[in-house]
Amino acid sequence: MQFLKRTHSCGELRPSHVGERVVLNGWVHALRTFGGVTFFDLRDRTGITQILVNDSSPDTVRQLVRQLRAEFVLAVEGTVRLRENPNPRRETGLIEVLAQQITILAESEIPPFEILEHDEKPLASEELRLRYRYLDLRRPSLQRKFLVRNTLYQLAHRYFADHGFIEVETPILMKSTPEGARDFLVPSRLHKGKFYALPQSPQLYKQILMIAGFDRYMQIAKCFRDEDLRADRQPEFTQIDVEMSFITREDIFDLIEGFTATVWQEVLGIELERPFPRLQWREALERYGSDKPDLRFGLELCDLTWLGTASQLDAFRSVVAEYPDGTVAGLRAPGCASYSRKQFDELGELAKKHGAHGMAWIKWSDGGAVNSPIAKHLGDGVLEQIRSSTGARDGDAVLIVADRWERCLTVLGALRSELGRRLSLAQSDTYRFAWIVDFPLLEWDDTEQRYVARHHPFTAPAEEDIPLLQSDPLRVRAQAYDLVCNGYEIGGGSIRIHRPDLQERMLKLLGFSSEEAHRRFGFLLEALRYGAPPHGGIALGFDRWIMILAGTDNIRDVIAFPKTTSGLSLMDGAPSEVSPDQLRELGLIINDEHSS
RNA sequence: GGAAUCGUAGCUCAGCUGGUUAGAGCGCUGCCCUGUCAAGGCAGAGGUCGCGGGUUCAAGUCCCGUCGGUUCCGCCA
Repeated sequence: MQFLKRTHSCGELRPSHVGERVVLNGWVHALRTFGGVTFFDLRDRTGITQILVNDSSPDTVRQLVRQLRAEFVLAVEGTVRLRENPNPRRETGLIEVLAQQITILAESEIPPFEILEHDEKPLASEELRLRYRYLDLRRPSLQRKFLVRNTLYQLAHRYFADHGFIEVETPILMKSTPEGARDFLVPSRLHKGKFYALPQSPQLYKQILMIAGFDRYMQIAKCFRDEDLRADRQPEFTQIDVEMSFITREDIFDLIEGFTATVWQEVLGIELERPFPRLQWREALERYGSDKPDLRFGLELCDLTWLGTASQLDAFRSVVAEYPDGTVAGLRAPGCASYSRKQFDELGELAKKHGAHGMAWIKWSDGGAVNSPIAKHLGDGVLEQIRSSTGARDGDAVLIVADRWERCLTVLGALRSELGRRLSLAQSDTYRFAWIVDFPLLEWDDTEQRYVARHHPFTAPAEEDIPLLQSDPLRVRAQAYDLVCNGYEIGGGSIRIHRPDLQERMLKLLGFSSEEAHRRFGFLLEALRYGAPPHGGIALGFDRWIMILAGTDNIRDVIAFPKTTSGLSLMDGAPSEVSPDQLRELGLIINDEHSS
């Protein structure tokens, strides 16, 4: 198709272009007609320029402009001039283009929802916007997020290349090694009854690349996990995958802090303080009730386990008496003495949702009077002690939870996050990073009746804790670390096991028989026997980085074609049924009891 | 696997303890209008109240089921 090609984009014309003859290509954004004069806005990804049609425009143009509708694609030729009434809200607001010629390159049906310049009205439902994703993606606010995404791609390639990293692609079709998340499976046509798996992460391949001597590997890798979705979780997602040889944890921290600082400087113009603070996992839980704490506000938890003996309240006494790790802890809720019974009930419901049996509360009104459903079981002295321990003042409330150690703290952590939201304690343009270190290597799985790796089975135990692998496995710390920012886990990694004997021992501890371990991870165990360098790495959650950098709490805003929370792609209809022929070729039969 | 919540015009929503012909703003269509930029004025069109079943003299409204959106718990090495 022959058409008038643009000389400029829709975002670049300024008063310095006045008098120039220009051609713009773009979409009709909005039309305003006044009989004799018509304005319309032409939009492309760089911006919006106002086009003017008046009585000095040719008759053909004045006829044609009557047919224009929203989202038509045009070529407009005209002369740049200063506006009589500038629009300070727009970068091109000082100028307009007086149309001399307009060509309709494509018409558009009336769109099912408006494409808004500043999201100035309530957006159409996300369901509708996902169905017409190509229209939603025309919104400038969404396009900006993808520009941030593009910047992060470029910075990642450049930074890691500058630091001697080699990019290697690892397979998308790999062997299924489920240990943790469910695999997405792909049936093999050439080997009926056998399946490839999509990678949950390139973990094993990048370790093998270290054994192969690549030394420093990096990949912007697509990963897949067949688990339920969340506001910040999609079944396919992207991570910056990094692995290094002959290094310690400190080398990785230094490298990643440097990368983070570069990104924050380039994208947001913010200088980050380094080094990032470090929090032991245990400390993070005890102070913030979370292994990914939002450090933009304080509101630290307070241990009140002494209430297990000092109070008459059975809920406290029994937890401490029954469990060796029974814990009572409290959280000051500043200014919440004004909360009603109903508001405390809501917080109590939240606590229950996170597995607590209940939540107690005490409030001190401005005169200092105590109000609490449990006051009569505590006595004045105990109340005063709670108040001084938690630092509650007149006008504050204190929330108290009693349970086993981790449960107690994570419930209070959820309450802390909720208070942070309700009281607007976290500033949106502030970024607080930390490394969470010294995770436990293992945890006990009650349903499977065995130890499972908290990180993954290839994570090295802390050297000094190796003797505990026999005697007290749950106390073994892992050489694992997470990078957290503003309540999100945005990276995680570890120093890996590079000795085959230790790796075999680890798998045995996790309950794998020798045969089972070799059937599943044999290729890694074998490779480890041929000279594996000490190595470790990290994976950065690319999509979550964009969320934080672009200021959204919805991961679908930063993925071009995302799935709904039930895993559907509303635009193209995936997943879909396939033809009987396709199934036959693969040797698959659908069991109708489980379909539909 | 579980919980909460939503589904009414093209869009965003209102619609009370079940009761006449289901409303508003925006958008859309037509007309008017020479400086708007969320333009303005006048007129008009537009509804299987997600779908299926039930209760009732009567259901957008109550009940059951189902599909879909969102959020959360479990899950996410």
